[in-house]
Amino acid sequence: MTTILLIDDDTELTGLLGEYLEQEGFRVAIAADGERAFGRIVDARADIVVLDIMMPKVDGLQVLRRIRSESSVPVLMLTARGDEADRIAGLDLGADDYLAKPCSPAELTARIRAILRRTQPGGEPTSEATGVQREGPLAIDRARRVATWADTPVVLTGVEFNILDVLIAQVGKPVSRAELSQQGLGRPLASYDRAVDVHVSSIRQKIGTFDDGRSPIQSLRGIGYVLVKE
Amino acid sequence: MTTILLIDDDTELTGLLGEYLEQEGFRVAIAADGERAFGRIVDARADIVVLDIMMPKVDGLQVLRRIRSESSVPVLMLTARGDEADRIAGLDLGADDYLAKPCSPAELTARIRAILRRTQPGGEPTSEATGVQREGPLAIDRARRVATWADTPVVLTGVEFNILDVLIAQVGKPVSRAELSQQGLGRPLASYDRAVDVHVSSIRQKIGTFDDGRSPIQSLRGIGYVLVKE
DNA sequence: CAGTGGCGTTAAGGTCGCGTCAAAAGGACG
DNA sequence: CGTCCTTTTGACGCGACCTTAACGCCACTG
Repeated sequence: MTTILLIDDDTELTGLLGEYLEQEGFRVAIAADGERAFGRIVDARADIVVLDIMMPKVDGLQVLRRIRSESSVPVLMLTARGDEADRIAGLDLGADDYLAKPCSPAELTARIRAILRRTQPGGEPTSEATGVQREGPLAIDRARRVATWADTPVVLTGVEFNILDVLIAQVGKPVSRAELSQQGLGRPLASYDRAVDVHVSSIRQKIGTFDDGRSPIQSLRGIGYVLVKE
Repeated sequence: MTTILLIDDDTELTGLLGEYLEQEGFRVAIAADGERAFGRIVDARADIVVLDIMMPKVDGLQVLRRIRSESSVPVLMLTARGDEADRIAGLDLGADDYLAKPCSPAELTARIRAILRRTQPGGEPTSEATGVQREGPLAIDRARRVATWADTPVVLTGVEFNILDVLIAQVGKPVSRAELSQQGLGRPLASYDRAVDVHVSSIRQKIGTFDDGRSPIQSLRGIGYVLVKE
């Protein structure tokens, strides 16, 4: 049985999340502060840690640093809206993925499963799995926040990189505007909100196109966007 | 096989670190206090020593002094964050590098490998290799706390040197203001705190620029700063 | 085939991160 | 107590970035 350790001082949230995760078939342990967390990792034999970076009293990054200095357990960070500095700092410290708060429980479980798929079978060093991802001519380096097209660097803004990151993390799968807005801009999608479209547009212009002139980012009417391989 | 000697009285930490380092392909020996350390250096034939300066019962600097009086084995110190006095004292006593605690195992191994690269091939006396790092026209000497640009000396203040040191230790990787403040100024970053910016600004003015006029220290909006190679 | 609504794209406006200068606040030393 | 050096704080301005608005196109619908 897979065990998840939730570290967050919002006990209401962890309670509900924990319930949901248990319904999904996980075993759940909870730590309400950083201090208690370290013991729990060991004695709960956690297979994965979900860590809230924004805690009022303790610095989540410090907790992460200490976890990493003592264990190689996979870590999924919950970060505040668009807090880029925290994200890269976290990934740099060896976190495996991040998710912008607030997020749906369904999405959280999806990410958890994705990390477990990556980390459990191969036993590959976790930092390897997160750092760079290449899909055809397109590649991103999450630690450096740099994208390249056919090995030439592409200069993206913060939001643009976030959106491309979400798309590339789910190659071939359609991603809704709502999720792109939440993960990329850090806020839920409002009605008549065209911000995502505009950002996708500028990403398209900055990265290249395939030989036939098509963009790797395709739009699905009424659905969202997909990153296609070729 | 390369052997690492860990000197630290936190046995839990050394145990986990040791495990990690063994996975990384090193042979690991552990000494829980200063006394036991000296014997171990000899009989474990340590190729490098990782020494915690901040030990509750013994003075790490004393241990370092005694190590240096008997051996020229490379030493990597673990120091408290921002503890400039200890760093300088340690480097003066002949330590090869330092790392602020707490640190990730990944970073520790990276530093260890860096030191081994410097010290092993040439067989040069360690004092020669001590704490100097060169990146393009820029070089720093951690023992003397001096920086040079194109081999001409650059006069930096204490904080300025710390910041440049942190940046140069992670060339090509973005470093957040929060980390620069913590490592360079010894305090967490407060809101509306512009100190880091000002220091970076004066570092930029003191060191030179590349041929195209760009500074080796580039800022990433919303992220932090990077030291680029060219 | 006209209508509607989703989407691409450009341009304009406002916000805010950051560079930099200047003055204030510490601190070491005589 | 005064001087010099380092560090921090305040302030100003620029420019990058995000958003909003507007226009036009195209797919789907009745």
